[in-house]
Amino acid sequence: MYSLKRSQPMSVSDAPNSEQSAKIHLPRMSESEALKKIRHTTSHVMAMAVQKLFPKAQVTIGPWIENGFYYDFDNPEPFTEKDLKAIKKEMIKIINRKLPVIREEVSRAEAIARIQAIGEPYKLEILAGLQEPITLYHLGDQWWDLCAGPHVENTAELDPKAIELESVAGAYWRGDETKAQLQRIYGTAWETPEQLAEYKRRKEEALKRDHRRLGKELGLFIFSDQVGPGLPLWTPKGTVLRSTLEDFLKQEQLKRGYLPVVTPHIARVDLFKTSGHWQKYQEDMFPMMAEDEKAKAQEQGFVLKPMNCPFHIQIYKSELRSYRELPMRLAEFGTVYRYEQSGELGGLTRVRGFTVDDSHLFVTPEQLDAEFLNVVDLILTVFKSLQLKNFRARLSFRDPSSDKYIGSNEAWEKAEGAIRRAVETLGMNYFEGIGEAAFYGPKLDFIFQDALEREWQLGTVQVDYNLPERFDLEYVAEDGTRRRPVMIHRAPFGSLERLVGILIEEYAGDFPLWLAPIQVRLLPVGEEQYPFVQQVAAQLRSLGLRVEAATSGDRLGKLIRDAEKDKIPVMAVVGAKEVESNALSIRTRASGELGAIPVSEVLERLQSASKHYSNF
RNA sequence: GCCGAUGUGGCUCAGUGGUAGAGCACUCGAUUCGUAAUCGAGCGGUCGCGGGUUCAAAUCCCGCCAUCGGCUCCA
Repeated sequence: MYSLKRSQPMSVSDAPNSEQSAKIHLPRMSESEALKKIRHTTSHVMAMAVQKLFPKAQVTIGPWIENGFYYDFDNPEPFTEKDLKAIKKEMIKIINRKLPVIREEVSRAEAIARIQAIGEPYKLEILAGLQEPITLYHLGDQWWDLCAGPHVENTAELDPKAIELESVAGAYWRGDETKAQLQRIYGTAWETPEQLAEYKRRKEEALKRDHRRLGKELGLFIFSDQVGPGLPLWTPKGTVLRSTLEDFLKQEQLKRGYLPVVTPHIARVDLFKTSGHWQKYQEDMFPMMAEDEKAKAQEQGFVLKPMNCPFHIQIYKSELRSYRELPMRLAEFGTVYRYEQSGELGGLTRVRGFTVDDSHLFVTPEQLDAEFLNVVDLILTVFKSLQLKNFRARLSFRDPSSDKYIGSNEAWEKAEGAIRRAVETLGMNYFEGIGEAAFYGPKLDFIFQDALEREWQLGTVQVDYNLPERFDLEYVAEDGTRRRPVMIHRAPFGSLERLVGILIEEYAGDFPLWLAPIQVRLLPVGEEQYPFVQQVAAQLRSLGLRVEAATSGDRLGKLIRDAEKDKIPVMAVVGAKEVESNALSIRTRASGELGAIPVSEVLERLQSASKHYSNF
């Protein structure tokens, strides 16, 4: 902020409000045609520079993205960070040559001939997927690529000071891990150097919100190499946060007729053979534990559960069920284990052991639509209480060309139809994700972004006709016949771990009072106030509030600084005056100093804020 | 799993072939203090792990592990 203001001399048109003048509008791709042109052309300039410095490099694709652009190359050697510097230098040279960007329309045959002349096989593949007219974009007479455009008219329109090459990464050709691995260079480009500076500033801000960093700073969870990758350990503070979330949802579920259950973490392989996990989900599961070689050979071992559904199904199946019992909503905070590939793990958003706020609803076909809507209502209520607003709803359907699913077409169509009806009844905005379904059924997923704008699925509702079939589930209908229930799998949080990760970033560590691991810290001015502070702390604690007394002997300034850094929502300063008047001088993180307030009033306000998910 | 980068006290980081450092945290002592850091002393590291090169390795080489940015895959 500071450096930005300094680099931006005040002008007459600047708002007098300093905060206003420090803010620079960063255009989004959707609103700026100019950015698209800049990024397209910049990526071409980069590709030209790369091919100049690395003559063996082949060009593949290079689109603009939300914050910049990338280009994928096939090069015998991976690029290093040092290479990026050289490439940037070469790009500046190209830009300074003021090359005109020329659009040319060619026939398919002509395009093939030109590509063959320069020996770029990837371009031939790209060309095969293009519709006529085929357009080429030239940088002067130096370099060209297949491209739909648009572009700026001359490289001189690019500002080298508004361009940055950011990172290199491996990427598969056509996004297919069985195909060649290419070298991707990510870059960013803006209209002005000020926009680039603002982009960098926001990236740094985002880094400060990163839940991995805040989780460490606030002491919420840890990872231990000795325990293993992707297996978080929850500290006392983090556990308070987690259980507060659990309690909140349990309350909500109790109101809605959910029935709590508890099931084990492991089960026989056979259970997962019946469910289909062993056939369709095995590579996501930890290897089977077998008692001996014979058991191993016969696949008679136990496995850690990757999902809770087969267990809940067993409880449903344990008795003959009547239609009068349905919908039956079995709920459990069930911890599951999935063998995620090592490179995919990260913080709390992608782990190998996590707790799903899981429930399986067994319903009659007639009840399905209404019950589905009830679930969506619960999920939206939960998000609202957590103040989570920025999410997208995705209809996650199967990819009909894939064989990774179980069940009949008919079952799938019925399930997908039910989900579609629900979102249309609710008038929700949504998009479709083909190939995003679970192996047993389609889903309605709620997708959130983390601080670094990566997308994560949290809440989910799934309609399932397949597992009831595979486990031969039944209920006795009104007419005495045996019928098959439909299952709804649902998890509003998705997983406690991922939810906490997203919440930390959403709040930047500043949890609302009801979620804060420590809600109040009492700050005595001197040692004379220790007895009073201890007594008030005990009083608050007895009311279920989470409170700490800062009796380290440090001076008030230091205590306040520490409390601010720990992001404690309510600080209560106690000196001689407060002891005398039985009051607390309240300072909140949100609003600063509020002055002296009688202890009894503070108690009331804390309890009320806690109960109503609001601030002090 | 794949490509690249990184790994030094609890935390943040300096140290690039020759005796392991700083700040914060922690412990002790002094200070008794009113809204974002009181002063001083002390404790603390087989430099991720294993192997190699060298008279000598945190530093160079090889392998492994973990983390980070991507890719692929997902709650």
